[in-house]
Amino acid sequence: MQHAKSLRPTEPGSGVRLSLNRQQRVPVVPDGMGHVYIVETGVLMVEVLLQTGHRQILEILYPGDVFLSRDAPILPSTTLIAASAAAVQRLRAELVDAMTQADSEFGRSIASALALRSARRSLHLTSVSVLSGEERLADFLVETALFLSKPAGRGRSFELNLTRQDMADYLALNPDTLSRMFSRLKSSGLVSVTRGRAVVPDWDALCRTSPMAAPLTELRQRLSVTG
Amino acid sequence: MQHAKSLRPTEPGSGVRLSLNRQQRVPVVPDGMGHVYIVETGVLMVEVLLQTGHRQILEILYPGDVFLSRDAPILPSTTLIAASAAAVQRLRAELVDAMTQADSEFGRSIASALALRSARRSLHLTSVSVLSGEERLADFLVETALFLSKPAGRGRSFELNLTRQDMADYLALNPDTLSRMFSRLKSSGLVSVTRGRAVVPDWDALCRTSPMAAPLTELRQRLSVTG
DNA sequence: CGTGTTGTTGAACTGTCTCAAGGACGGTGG
DNA sequence: CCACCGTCCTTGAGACAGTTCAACAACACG
Repeated sequence: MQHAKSLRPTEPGSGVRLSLNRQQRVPVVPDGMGHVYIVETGVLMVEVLLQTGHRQILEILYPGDVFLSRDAPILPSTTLIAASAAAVQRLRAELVDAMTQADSEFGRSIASALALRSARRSLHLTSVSVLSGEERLADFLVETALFLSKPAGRGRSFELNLTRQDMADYLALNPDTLSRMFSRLKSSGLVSVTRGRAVVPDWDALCRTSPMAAPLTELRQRLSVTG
Repeated sequence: MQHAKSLRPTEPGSGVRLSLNRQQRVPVVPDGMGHVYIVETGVLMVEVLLQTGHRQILEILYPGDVFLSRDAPILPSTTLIAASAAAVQRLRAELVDAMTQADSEFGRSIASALALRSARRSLHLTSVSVLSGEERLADFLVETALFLSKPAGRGRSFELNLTRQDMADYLALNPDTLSRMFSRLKSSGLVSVTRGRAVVPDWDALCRTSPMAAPLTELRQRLSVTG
């Protein structure tokens, strides 16, 4: 992806490139000024665990996304999990500052990526807070499709990298309920899922059931333009 | 508050100081690189409205908090609302960049405030997603108390600036349910509320009912130390 | 001291969760 | 290639938390 490429540091050896297998976990530990993670390929989840045993997927990161370990909640359990095979650049925050001094364009693209991610987090909170389960699922499908696929005629098709449990923990539902909603969505013909790949025959129809479709689309477009 | 003071720009006239009355609204409109809002006194809410008519309070801002208009969701309806009388410094983002160049300490305190706010947002999402209504309310009370009061003996007392509707829209509950939960909390003796002022006689007891109490406390301490 | 707004409470309803059983799939070893 | 296993997914029936609606109480303001 073009956007990810423009964020790649020019000097080799200035950071670490992490190649992650599916389900591989990277603990996010506070460490001085912290680290900057830049997603190059693949899909990551940001997980927190509560003392109560509850698990929450805070957000999903796509290629081009930038994650700061400093932003992580204080909970000691914040972890990045690769939902698919993924490549991530990890840089020390001081280094990113220095690179920004040298190349203001670089700093601007980092800031832009962070702003868009922040906006996406707000949309997700809103989706989870005020919408019904089915609407949240539709929002999730729209989000995933926007970041992982291109329009193909009237429809779209894309990988569903998350397990039911992951999606449930992201959407604040339980896996059983989520499964039921998937079944309803399938029987209504809006999506079909085979071997982890989702096919949406009529994109506009899906968007009509997703209250966040419009802002998510707008946001996705800004990412491509800005990056 | 000490932290807010250190964020105040040195040159006068370099930004606008907004003095807001209770319930006064400030639309957040995208505008070039955007604006930086620094809360000096009072409590603000960040509101979004959906086409569906739903309303969501995304987060609550306290003195010392920094808000970037760029981070706002793309929804055209993002608004800052003063929950109490408030004073807010508004600066153009370019200006903040320039000030950061001149005074790296200033930039660091902005970045620190943003990181802590981001962590708070994650905690709020988690609270709303996985916890019961009563736990969310306890979390909200702990958050408010931490930011608006100091320990007084074994307890704390602080202003509840938000209306029931505001709290409900923040906690993803409806006002009726929230009122019931307040009643239960009152009859259990954990809090008492008179004329918008909450009194918590036993702070530790409240914290025991709030799953987020520990991370919120940790976060609050970092704000005072860093600022 | 009305009048409008905001908060409280009850009773019925509904969406989501829980628990438990069964089914589909993917890998492994015979 | 098939039988086996574990894991993930699906589905039903019952329970429960939270919502809805409506009536009433408390409060703030002129």
